[in-house]
Amino acid sequence: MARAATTADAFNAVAEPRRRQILDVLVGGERPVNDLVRMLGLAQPQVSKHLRVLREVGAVDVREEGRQRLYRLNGHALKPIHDWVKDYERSWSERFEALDVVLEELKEKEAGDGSSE
Amino acid sequence: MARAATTADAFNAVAEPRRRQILDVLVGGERPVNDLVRMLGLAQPQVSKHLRVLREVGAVDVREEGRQRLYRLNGHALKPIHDWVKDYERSWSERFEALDVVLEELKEKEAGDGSSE
DNA sequence: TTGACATATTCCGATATGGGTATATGATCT
DNA sequence: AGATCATATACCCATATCGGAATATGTCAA
Repeated sequence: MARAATTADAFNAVAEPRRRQILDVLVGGERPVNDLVRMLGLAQPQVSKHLRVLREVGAVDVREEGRQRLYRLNGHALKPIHDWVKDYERSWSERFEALDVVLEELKEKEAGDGSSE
Repeated sequence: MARAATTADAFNAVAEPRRRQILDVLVGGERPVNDLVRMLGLAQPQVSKHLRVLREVGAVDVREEGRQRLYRLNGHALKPIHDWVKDYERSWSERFEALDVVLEELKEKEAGDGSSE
């Protein structure tokens, strides 16, 4: 087996920086492919290919309008990433560290004034 | 050029489900390699290889103790992922959608009772 | 119909992957 | 020293990648 396909899930799709850039642009609203080509400074075929990957994992939707295809963000596809990573926030957030300290103190207190001591 | 190395950054490292599983176990505390082997049902060499990737992106630290190596989570390496994805939360969270509605109403109100109207 | 424009697809080549298997390194025990 | 345990590394292979270049598809305009 090789590395999982980029289209396997949102995690793989979004591992590519250019695809994150594309999404970052689309947060600002619907865009035709050529806008993305100009804004990202990439060749048109590569943009189309990246968009295909994002489409396959459901991170973007398309709408045809004349000869253009308007791509639009579908952030819902990114929820699994957020759900996974948010549990690690306590590892770096001072707010959570402070909370941990409080919880620790509470636990010690409870153990200290317990019954048979 | 090919796909970016898995060790290129946390996004790539974490795109592999087994590596996320490893981190999920390490949230519970320091563990020797063999624990992970048993808990994940993977062959020992693959676990060592995944751990190497996680080490290279800084997501875990090691400590030697006798013949064992104790691996420990370093969630800080995952912060960039959280920082990136959290801005998309508004795309799916009802809480944020409600907030957007309120903000929109405020904006309209402001435009409505403005000065020269 | 011919041509210009917007986008997608195909083919190429170099590269890194992840699992499997075998082996190397290093610590502990007898 | 030799055996055993814990872990890391090396090697093989099938596969999917990303960018580049060329080309196909489809729409609109003259």
